[in-house]
Amino acid sequence: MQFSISLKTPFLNPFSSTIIVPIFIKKMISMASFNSNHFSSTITHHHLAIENNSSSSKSPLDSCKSMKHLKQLHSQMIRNGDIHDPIEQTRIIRFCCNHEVGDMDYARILFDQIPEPSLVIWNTMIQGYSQRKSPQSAAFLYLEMLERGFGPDNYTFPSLLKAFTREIALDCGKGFHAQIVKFGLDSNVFVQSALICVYFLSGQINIARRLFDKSSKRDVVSWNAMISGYNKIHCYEESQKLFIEMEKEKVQPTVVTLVSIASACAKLKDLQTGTQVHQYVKDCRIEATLKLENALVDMYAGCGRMDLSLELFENMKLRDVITWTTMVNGFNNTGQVNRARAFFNQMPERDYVSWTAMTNGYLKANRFKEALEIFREMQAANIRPDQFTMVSILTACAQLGALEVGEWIRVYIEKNKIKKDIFVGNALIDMFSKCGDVENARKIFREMTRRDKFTWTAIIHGLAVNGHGQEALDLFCRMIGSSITPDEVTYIGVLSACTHAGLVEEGRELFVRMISDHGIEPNVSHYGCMVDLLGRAGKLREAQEMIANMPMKPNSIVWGSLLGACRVHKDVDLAEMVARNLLELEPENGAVYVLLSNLYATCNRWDDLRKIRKIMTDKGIKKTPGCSLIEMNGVVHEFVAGDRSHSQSNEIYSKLDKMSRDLKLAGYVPDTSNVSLDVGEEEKETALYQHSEKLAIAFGLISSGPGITIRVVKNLRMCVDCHRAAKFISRLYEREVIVRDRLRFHHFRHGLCSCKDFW
DNA sequence: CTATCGTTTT
Repeated sequence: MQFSISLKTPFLNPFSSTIIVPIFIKKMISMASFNSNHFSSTITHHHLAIENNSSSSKSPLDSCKSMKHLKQLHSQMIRNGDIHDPIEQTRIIRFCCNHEVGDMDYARILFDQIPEPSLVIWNTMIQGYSQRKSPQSAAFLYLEMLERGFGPDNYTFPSLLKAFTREIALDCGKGFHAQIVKFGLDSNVFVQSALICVYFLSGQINIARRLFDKSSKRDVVSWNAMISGYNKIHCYEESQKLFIEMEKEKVQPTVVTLVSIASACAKLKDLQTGTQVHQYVKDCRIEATLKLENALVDMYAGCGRMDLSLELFENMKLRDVITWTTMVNGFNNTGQVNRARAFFNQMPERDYVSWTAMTNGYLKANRFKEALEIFREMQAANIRPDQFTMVSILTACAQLGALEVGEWIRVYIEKNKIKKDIFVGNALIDMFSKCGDVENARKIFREMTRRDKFTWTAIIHGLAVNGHGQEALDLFCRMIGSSITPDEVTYIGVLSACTHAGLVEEGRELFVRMISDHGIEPNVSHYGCMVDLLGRAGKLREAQEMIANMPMKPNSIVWGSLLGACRVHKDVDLAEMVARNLLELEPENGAVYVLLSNLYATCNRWDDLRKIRKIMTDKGIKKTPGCSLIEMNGVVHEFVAGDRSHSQSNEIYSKLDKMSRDLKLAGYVPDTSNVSLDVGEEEKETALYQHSEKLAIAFGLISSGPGITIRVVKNLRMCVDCHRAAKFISRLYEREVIVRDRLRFHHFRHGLCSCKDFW
């Protein structure tokens, strides 16, 4: 045999490249043939008989709990000669292959000492490798088995196929299928179900479906494999359809069916079917296992019925970490983070899924600092995170602009060999973009081997808001060129690239092509982008027309865009009209009053300004307090205007004083137009220089060495005066200052801003 | 052989 040499080589790091090895296997599978004469069905029966006998007699191995103990028993067997007994051989290998603490390397040593292993032993070895997620080892052993003249049986393939990864399934699925047909094992339902799973894994749903449809003896396991397959690819409606069909064909569901269906109900928020499943259990038509109860708890939680979920939870006799995590998730998804945390704290044990779930709860509640805190606690508890955890933490970093922590996480992923899947890559791009680190966002993007819609959308949007509109559009062209279909979110990034770069004509064209080329009906956000695009470019009339011709009711974001444009282009009359519309929609929206009063101030319409201030006081309308974040040495510091709560407050304020003097000497004149009227000129200045972003920048200046970039995240839009001051700071102190505001980035360098004072 | 919890873009 041509591949005997490699087969003898101790093989196979399961973590080795999943690309090279499967191709190797693929070739071998296509070359492999079963051409031995010394295999016969009598051997199979003989060995099956041995297996049956062995299960009925007692063995000291039955109570064996560790490899150490096993080795003792093994040496005993060698001493008294039992080691030559095929029954004992099978038992000892089975321990190594099937037991939790079993050691496959030891199994392999024993196996290599058996001159004529039985088919049962071959199957056991294959199963052992499969259970330990070493599909390559399992496949190679299968090939070795063929080579040595053994044919597979109904037990061989189910365990072999079970270990497949997506890549292997894609590369070798058909090859193994061919083998199965060749050995005449394709009519076995066990083998068929395993094949169905392989095709689902490799995304070849149609083949799986055909296999299922034309199969003559479908049993409930094939149905279950189909249903769980559709669940895995998130086609829950299809799962439900199959369930209904299954009932029609009078196939009795098993507990596995119900678990899958309950899970589908959770995702579909199908309380009706979910309740039926629960009723089926209550009627004792099926035994309620822990997994089934967990699925039902999740089903109620998914349907938003935490009351019912909790009731079931409390009545459960046994709960595991999944039960608890499901409850934590349930509370998180119904906006009850604190309650989720209380459950989380009560958990008897927490695994990395539980920690990630809690992190996501804080993310959902916009409590990003607490999300980061969870990761620190997780580290302290010595729980190893996985790629899901990394994505959550990176999301928190992105929201907080915490570049240091984000970068630390990137290194952590490398060092700890955490799987860098497409989600992680996308989250890294987003994190770097949202921290204003375009260079690193580009780098991650370049280095990704697979890119999906989210990857492209993330980089396009990241470049757009950081002031690289043209580059974003170039990438959009490349995206189309590589046959990735953009969605409505991608187009938001694309249109905002046009807006931030002032590319009006390109924007108009893309808006049309969105519909004609990709069949995406623009939603209210796209109209918002267009209004923004036209408005910022000073085409206020066209922006108005755009709103008038919208097929849906404009929302506050659309009106807000136009109002913002009125401010930039000082069109008070239009602004008043817009503000009226806006306040009709959201009478309590403080931002509208602020925008309008700023506009009145800019245009010296003091009477109107007083009026609107009075309305605000009378109605008790508060504006959202401005808040700025800055990360220093991995800690996120938060400032609001006039904040004195920071431990280094004194230093910060003396730095501000010095900054104010330096800046004035350099020619900076404060822009007090946006400050309340009722205070004197000097107080106005004080109010200005206590703005949260100035506090954050001052803190950044005193806390970092020369030349270090200062990065600030602000929850609102940057005010005109802070923008002016930041330009001076960047020149005077030779510091790059990057401020992310609500809508875009301002990269201040050498006295200029990337937004070209247009925002 | 088939099954339950956590991940990304406006």
